[in-house]
Amino acid sequence: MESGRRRPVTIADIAAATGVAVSTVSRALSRPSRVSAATRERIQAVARAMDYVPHPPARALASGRTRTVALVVSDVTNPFYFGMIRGTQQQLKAAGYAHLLIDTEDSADHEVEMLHAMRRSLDGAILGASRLPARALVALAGEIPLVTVNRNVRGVPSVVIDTPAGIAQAVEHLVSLGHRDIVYVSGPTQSWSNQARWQAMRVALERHGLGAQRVGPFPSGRGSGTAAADAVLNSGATACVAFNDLFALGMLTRLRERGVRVPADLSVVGCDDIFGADFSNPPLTTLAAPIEQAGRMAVSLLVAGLDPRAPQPQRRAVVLPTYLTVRESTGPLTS
Amino acid sequence: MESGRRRPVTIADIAAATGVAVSTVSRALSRPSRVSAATRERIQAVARAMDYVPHPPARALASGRTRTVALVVSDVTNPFYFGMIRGTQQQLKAAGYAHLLIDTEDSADHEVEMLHAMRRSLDGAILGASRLPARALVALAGEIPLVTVNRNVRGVPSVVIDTPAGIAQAVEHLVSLGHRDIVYVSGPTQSWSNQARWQAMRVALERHGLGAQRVGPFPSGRGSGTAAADAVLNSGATACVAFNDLFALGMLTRLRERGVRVPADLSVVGCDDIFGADFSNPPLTTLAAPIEQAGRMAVSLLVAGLDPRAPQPQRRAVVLPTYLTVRESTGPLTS
DNA sequence: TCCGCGGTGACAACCGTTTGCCATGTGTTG
DNA sequence: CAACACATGGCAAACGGTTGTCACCGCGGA
Repeated sequence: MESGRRRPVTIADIAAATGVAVSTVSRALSRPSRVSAATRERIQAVARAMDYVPHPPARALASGRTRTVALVVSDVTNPFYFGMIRGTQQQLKAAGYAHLLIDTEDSADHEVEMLHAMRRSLDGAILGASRLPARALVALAGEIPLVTVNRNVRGVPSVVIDTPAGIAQAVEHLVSLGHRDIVYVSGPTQSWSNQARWQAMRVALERHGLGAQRVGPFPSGRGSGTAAADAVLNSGATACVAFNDLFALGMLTRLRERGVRVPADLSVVGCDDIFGADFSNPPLTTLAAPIEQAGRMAVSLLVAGLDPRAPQPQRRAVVLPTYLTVRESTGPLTS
Repeated sequence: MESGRRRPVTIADIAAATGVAVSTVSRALSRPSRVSAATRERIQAVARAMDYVPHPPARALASGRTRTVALVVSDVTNPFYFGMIRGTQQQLKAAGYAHLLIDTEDSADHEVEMLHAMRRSLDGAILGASRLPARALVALAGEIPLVTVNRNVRGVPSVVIDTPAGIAQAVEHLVSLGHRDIVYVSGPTQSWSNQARWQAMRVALERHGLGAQRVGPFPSGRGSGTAAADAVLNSGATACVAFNDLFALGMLTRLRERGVRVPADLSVVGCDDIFGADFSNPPLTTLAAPIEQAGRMAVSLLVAGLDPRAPQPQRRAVVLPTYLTVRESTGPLTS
């Protein structure tokens, strides 16, 4: 209790107590090989006894490294990011980095501004689904080490989840169930994933001699499901692939309200396999994405690039596969 | 492009360019009232022109304040925290603080260790559902400003969601549907909320002359739902209140597997109203908790206490109400 | 005219670490 | 045994700001 407001112990205190120079203490603590085993032990013992805790800002000021990495997301609320938060958190902790969370509220301007302002206090950042135009992204990468997730721009290391490949499987699945009118429910236009998925959808349908239709774009968020469901219904399609599970889940709710049976009247496929996709009503057929793994990979890529004394030429773009997970929101047409 | 690796501009550069002392620049930027309007404008203009970005670590070293607050959760994966992450994120951003995320992996030891280690780089921390014993919590609060959520310990400011009051409503609801055998599905023993909820359950049932039963404890996580469902079934109860929605959702899945109809054979009530509770099958009756608001309040409490020139004696313990949200997982017994 | 005063800005001392450079001591080699 | 390489530890200069203290300025009042 009486330890209330005592001045925290510094390496100078340890130096005094041990009878060595502060520089030696510093080295004993942060570059142990640079000091003899005996002194090192002694210093570390004293440090422990005095309950020494390093002062990160001072360390950062002197060394230029903050041991902090930011995860930048467009909306913390989106369950898609939950997996990424978890994955990055795990890996960063393991690598001894602190995990800063930045929410850009879906604004590209926020994204650059915040990152620009914080760049001095970060060793790097992971951009989850960046909304930035390519050139801005490259420019930013010049200011601070970056790894993007689900966004591929030349010159910026990235981890992308290969949902497009999965889309082909989904289309295959729907076609084999007898569907011919399949529509894509489009997400925000600036979203790179959205573009990629729509593109994949087009070529997949084409391969079956089918035309590609789409409805939207809709703003991200489950709320969009209502409008999306209505639009799909109006389109006359018998099946749809939604930009993401949030849309799909929202649609399910709306369809139930309107008395539309899923999958008897309409099949729905989502993307990402977020939390909830497995216990919705009906459980959602979706493209399972290894989001958590993507987060971990992104961190690995980033910290690998951060260490100056490391073999640089790593692979700079990782692609993770997706698998179609068939549940109960897809089925043959029965009308 | 060619701005690649140029030395970042410092206040010294600005001072040189403006012809004033660095101290004046510092003041013009961080304590604008301390300098005349004319010089201030001039300095700020130059700073803008030179694209000056303050260096947070240096600032922190000199001032002792880091403008960073940590949110400490026991498991980032738990959807309960999503709301808190969002709430704290919003409010912290608004207050100009950075948001650090710490996952303790359900370990009280991790909790103290990490916080102890990081205390020098934090201005304060928000403890989401701390697992710490009361004395450890108080000790920690002596090291670093703390606000707890869903954990009330004398001397530590807190925000608690009054789920216990809601529990009474839930019991009322179940009793009025004709249930007499109501069981509580217990969460982790160290969880303060769990204790509080079970306690509330006991008094509520007693008021109706009913005995309180419980099953568990179960480790947190949706997976526990399986064992929990089986245990409840074996208990012979016709209704249950689960420690949280994650349990309840897990139970729903298991009950469906076993062919138990909800609510016809068993009524289920959850707590917290997390993401997914509204679209599960059936949608979950639950105690809606204003989690996001709790996060915001916690931040407000914390930053209010951080400002040295502020009216200190704020209210130090906030209680937020819950409301029973009746959906389709509860109903009269029909057998 | 002189004094005191509020407002403004400069000086310089930190804040706690890291790190380049150098002096010393020890062991190895020819 | 000389010469040299290397391991070890010390000195002191950064790193980029903040802030207490003080000197100076021009002003109004006595």
